[in-house]
Amino acid sequence: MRETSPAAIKSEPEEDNGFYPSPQHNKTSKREHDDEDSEYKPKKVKTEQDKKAKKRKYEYEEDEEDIKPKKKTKDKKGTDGKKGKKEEEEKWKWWEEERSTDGSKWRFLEHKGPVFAPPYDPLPDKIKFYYDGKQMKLSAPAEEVATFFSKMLDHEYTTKDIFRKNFFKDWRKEMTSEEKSKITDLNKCNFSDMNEYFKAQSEARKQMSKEEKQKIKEENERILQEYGFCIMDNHKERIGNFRIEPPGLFRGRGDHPKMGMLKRRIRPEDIIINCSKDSKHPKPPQGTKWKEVRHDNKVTWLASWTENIQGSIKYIMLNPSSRIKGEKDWQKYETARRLKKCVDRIRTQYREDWKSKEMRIRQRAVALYFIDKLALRAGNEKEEGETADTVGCCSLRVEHIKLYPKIDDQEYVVEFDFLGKDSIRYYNKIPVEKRVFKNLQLFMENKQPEDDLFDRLNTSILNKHLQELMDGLTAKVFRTYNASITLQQQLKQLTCSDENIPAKILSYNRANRAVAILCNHQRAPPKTFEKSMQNLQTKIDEKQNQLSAARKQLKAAKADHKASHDDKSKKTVEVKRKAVQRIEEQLMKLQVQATDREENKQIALGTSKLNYLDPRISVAWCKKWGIPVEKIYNKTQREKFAWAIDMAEKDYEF
DNA sequence: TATTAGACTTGATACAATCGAA
DNA sequence: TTCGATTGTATCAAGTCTAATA
Repeated sequence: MRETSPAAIKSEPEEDNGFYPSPQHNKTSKREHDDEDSEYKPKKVKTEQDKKAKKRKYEYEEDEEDIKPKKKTKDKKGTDGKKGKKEEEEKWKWWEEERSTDGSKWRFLEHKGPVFAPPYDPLPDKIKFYYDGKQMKLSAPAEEVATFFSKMLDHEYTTKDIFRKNFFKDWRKEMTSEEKSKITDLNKCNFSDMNEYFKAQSEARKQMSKEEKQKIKEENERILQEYGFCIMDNHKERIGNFRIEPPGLFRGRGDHPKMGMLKRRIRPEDIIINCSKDSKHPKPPQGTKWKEVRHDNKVTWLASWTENIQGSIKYIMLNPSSRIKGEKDWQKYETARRLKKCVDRIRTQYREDWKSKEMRIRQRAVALYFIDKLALRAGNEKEEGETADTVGCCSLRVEHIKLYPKIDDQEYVVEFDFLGKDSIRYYNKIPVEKRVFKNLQLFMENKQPEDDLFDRLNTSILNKHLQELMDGLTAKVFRTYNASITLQQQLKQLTCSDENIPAKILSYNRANRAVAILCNHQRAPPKTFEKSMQNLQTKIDEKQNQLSAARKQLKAAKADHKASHDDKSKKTVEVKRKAVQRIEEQLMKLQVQATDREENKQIALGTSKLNYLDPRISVAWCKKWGIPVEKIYNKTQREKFAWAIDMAEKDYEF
């Protein structure tokens, strides 16, 4: 788990350096391309790309190849590269087909059900548990839960009061009455023998021979082949999470009141299976039954169960490369593109609404301004005491913002400081328009710090309003829209045509980073960060020394040539000059790398790349500059974005 | 209309696999 | 070939939003 660092991530006002989508910056969007046709219609696709696609419409016929898993591509150094490539080419292009119009998600669904966690394997007798200094043999159920705790001994979790309290309470439920009467104080429990045993086990796993490792790998592959795929409407599709979550201790993030509780083992009796009636139903393990087998094609999941910590439902669903996920993803970006067309209107409107006579409308308008300008999340209400205390826009409280009429040469500054999703801190100090500022003062009047800032607003009211402004518009569309438009703008701004590929990729990363900062996607600085920076610096220093040495040599060679004027010395000068040039380039590359890494210290690029950036923007950029798409997307990402890679041309505009 | 269950996306992180320098 | 660093993948928690229910 990560601690929310006190270090301000977004403390500098100059972070508002132009790429924040403020209303002013986007005044131009109206006159940009008019692509009425490229709009995504939920029922029928009609993008330009698609029209093209339609022309070469691919008539799909069921064929063995198609329901074969993409197995060969999994093999690392292609035992059969050619075949892998061939299969790649033959991959089903679902985006060239019509979508269903009746709200059903599939017509046929067949799968083998989930893979269960292995049963508990009791500890060898020589591994002891001690209570109050005395050795004690635990019953199997109590021992299993004890192992969960013992495995986490090195983790900060086990030092936290709530974690320990919750764990102990749930552990006691698993004990026999005899154990229960004996074990009454967690502080008297000694799990260290168990802890060392598990450490040794994991060490041994690392030390396994190649053959043993290979064997495990093959077994995993076999399970993947058997359970990792389903057949949905004639196509073999990869399942995302076909393994049931094993039992363990709940690791809530932030100050979670339920951390340490026992996540119980899921049995077949807990599982609801979803598949089509006319499919081969998955068989429950010997001697067990499913909770239910249903045939609901209005949903996408293959299996579900209710988890015991929050009582929420968990699902087994398909991989992001699947048709069902891809269509939805595509649709998401098309909705964001529709927002692009009317965002000016919406902005004008909410600015008008800041002046409304009605408090609820003013609150709605200010909240929407934050969602738009700062890419805040909607902020649903949460049940108190059930989860960590985190907020989003609509659930902001008075204590989360501070108002400064004037600070550091800026007027009307709002300082945000709150914990958002996953208890990640959002800190930002930003000047706003006078009207927003005055409204905020008004909203805060006569309120306690723990009162809601927007007391007349919630996500449902906000989204209802947004729905009226544009079909399909919700708060999160703004995040998608602003992320994607920022990427597009930044790429335009940062890419220099005369730069080489690494420099262009740095530009791409910087554009990506601008989005990650906007969306506040943080990461804990890698444990090895300082060290790896140091290593890099050492390399840079060395390179610099090399460079000055090379320059000296060049100078000497020049002097030599000046004196002798012969061919040999001329050649030497050339050689030395080239050497200097090469070293300069290497140095620059290292420096670029250092910059990139430093800038990325606490920024995570992955989330925005995967969830917020219209992949067609990136693909178009690659095509425009002749950059292999592999430099931007790894294999998994290419599978997820296959639709975009196939359809986006270099002139694609978000 | 308000509440809650349900379905699905988004998110950080732990761990495994791979890479590249020594 | 080994080992530490880097990258990729799996995991599962925590959001958003919709639809069902009271």
